[in-house]
Amino acid sequence: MKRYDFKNIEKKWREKWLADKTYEPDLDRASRPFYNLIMFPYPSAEGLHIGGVRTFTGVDIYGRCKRMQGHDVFEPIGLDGFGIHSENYAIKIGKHPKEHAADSEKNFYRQLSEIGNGFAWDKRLETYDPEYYRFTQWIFVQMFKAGLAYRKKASVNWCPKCATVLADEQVIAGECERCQTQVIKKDLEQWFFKITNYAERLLQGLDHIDWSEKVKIAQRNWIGKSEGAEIDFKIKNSDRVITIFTTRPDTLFGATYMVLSPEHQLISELAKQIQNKDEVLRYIEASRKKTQEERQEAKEKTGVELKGIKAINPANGEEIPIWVADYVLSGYGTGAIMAVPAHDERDFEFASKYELPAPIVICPHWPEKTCPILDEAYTGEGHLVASGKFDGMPSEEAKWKIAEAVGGKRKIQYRLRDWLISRQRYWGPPIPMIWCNKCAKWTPEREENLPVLLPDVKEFRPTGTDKSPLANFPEFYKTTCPECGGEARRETDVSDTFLDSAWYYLGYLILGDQKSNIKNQKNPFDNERISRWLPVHMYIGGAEHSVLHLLYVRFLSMALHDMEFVDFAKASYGDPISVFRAHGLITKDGAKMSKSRGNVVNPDDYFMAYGADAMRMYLAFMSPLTEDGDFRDDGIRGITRFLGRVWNYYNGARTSDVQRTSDVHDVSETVRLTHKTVKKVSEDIESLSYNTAISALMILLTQMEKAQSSFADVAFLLMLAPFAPHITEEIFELRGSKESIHKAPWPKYNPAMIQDETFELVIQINGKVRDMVEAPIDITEEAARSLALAREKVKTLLSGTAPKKIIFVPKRLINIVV
RNA sequence: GCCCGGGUGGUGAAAUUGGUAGACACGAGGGACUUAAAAUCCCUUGCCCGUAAUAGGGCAUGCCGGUUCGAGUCCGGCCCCGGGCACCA
Repeated sequence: MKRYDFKNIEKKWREKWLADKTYEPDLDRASRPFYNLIMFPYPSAEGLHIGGVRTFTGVDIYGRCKRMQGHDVFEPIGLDGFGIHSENYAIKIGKHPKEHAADSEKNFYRQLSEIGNGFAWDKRLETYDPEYYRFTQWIFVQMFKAGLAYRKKASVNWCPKCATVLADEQVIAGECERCQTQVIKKDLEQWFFKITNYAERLLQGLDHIDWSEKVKIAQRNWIGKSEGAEIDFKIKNSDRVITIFTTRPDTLFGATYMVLSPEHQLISELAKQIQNKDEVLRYIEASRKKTQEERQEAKEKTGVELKGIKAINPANGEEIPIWVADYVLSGYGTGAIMAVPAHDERDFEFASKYELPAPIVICPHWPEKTCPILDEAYTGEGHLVASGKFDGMPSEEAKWKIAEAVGGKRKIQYRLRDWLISRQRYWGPPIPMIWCNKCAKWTPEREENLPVLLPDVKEFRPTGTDKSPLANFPEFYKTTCPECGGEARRETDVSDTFLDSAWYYLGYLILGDQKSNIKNQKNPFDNERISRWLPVHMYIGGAEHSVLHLLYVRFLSMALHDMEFVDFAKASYGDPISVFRAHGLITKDGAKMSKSRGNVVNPDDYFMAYGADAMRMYLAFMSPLTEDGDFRDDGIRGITRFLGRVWNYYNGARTSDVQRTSDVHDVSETVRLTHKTVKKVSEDIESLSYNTAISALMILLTQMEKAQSSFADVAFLLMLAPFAPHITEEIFELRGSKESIHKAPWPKYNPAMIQDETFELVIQINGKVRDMVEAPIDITEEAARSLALAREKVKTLLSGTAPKKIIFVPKRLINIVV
């Protein structure tokens, strides 16, 4: 018996699938479309990460099963190779990003083909392809026209190492998402996308999509909705007011001072009246220089009182001081707060330090007891005290009553901020906007002129200034105004890489399509096709993108929807992805993979040594796809042994039945087990529990080796096909099939066949297992009782004691309580 | 600090959602085949007591309590590990 030659056989089938276009559905005619989407990788020269391989093959197992179940599965692949991550990598290895893209593209597509996925290769795309970013730019233009792209000067996140601004979502614990450098704040004029317009839709939509709960929670927290009121505080001897946002208007009587954020414009407006102006300006300057980390490290709050001006508490008419302090953020609410030390932890800390009064206005046990002396803020609910006519009112009720009484407006506030789109980098799509001095405004490049090509330049490295490297190339930025024809200047920043990936699932459907031509029509999206395939049926990817890609992709889809370019998702409020599952992460021998540990798994070595089928199965067998897994070289052996047994079984060398002649199993038992296995494997694949599906297949194979059954032979092979597509295809062909196994119908089970006739009745005494006996599946309680009590062992143990109680659980156990 | 996950043999992990804890594998030990090795196959394998015995018994799912005839699963308190958010008023 020749051993299974995976190298040649796997290669043979991959070539045949490609030639036969086995995995290329007809996008315009598919009758049961199933969009099986994988987060496309960004290519580094290191190649695919083993975690990526696990995800890709895991998604493919699901897709192959769906295909066999009769769906037209569309499983496209591409490369997210534009953007700062790829550019940084290119710089690191001393290559031009374009050159690096070409190299890594080749390497990635090789690896991606070797894993044996049923990719729709004809539809592959790369975000740095001008044909692709033509649309990225076109989308920017539409966003601008719809008022969703705008420029503003703001205090923004700046990464000194990457020399570019970053979106809030790309700042992780005060550090740059890409290079872990401390991010600082800079005041710059930048392009933003108005994602805040969609805060409520993004929040509501979460209730209508089937996504991993942890991603939904992360998005809810990020959007950060809170309900409260905006209340004006008058400034004494001034016609100006300070507007604050609070979620606790019920504590208004306890507001003993106010705080403005250092960036608050009122400070300069009131400058004349501030007696300690120099001190205030010094404080503002100092806090601006702090990095995020310094702001956090300096746990102790600081601030300076604006001497010479006072605000009036609208509830009780008292004059209260105004402070400036950097614990109040300019980007949230109105950038100003009323401070209620007794009922807010931060205000309490600040007030304690600067000896400001902290009167209690919410009492937790009114009226039974007096209010406690506080050694920390009380932030819970209670009844009002020291609040004039509101005394005794429950705080929840007083919220809106007090807000109303002082003319406050109900207000819903979101933590979410607008998406900063500009990047001062080279390797990205130039933002297609033109500034004309004469017209004194920004105008988008004409759509028929898109793409604005990224010029091929040698000096692509970040400049370290506020400008992109493209600002050094007059031949790039010098242009004419699309409106007046006069001299004008192009925007030299490029757009955020997350804009590239926010629409790629649409790209797979429209790119290279005759009808999708932005030169000739208003709407390049072929809605017939798009509506056929969207929303995406299954999307699997990393939870690390919860508030990055996964938020942006929803936002952009909603925006395109509202602009009436796409109409696929009326039912889902514009949400583009019906089902999302977050996969787990892979460790090696119990530790996180890292170069310094030297435990990085290079997929190429393993695919070479064991073949794609074995690797796919091992990665699937490790743990459920949605959970973390631990990669161990030892573990692969079990799978290669299993595949060897499969090969031998179908080639007439039933490995172990000779030795197991003592076991006499009849065919019907094998058939029954097969029906059960079909049910289990089908369900397990649906829930991405591939590990238990494979375990069931192993058990079935062992049974098949003991007793033959042609029914089991076929069903087993079909069920194994999604996991091990090559070997099953080869066996299928050897058995005389002309069609691909991957288009064969998924086996069905007969519910009548999975019903057992008997079961092991567990006999417990006081909850402890004491005996077991085979019993008919439908045994009555009466019968089970007498059966159990008649057992010798039970009699001995009871030794005449009468049972107090007997609990019978059908198909499971009987528990005798004494 | 807050919000999510998670903690089960030497290892990766199962457990029909309150009903036989450890399926399926890996590793280890023993055996068969072989001149030998590899490969393959068979047996054993949670811990402890105990037996001539694969008789019997006890303890075990991070820790401490509770509910229940019965708890890995539910409740309360605590300890670790991983991830996310972090002065959001």
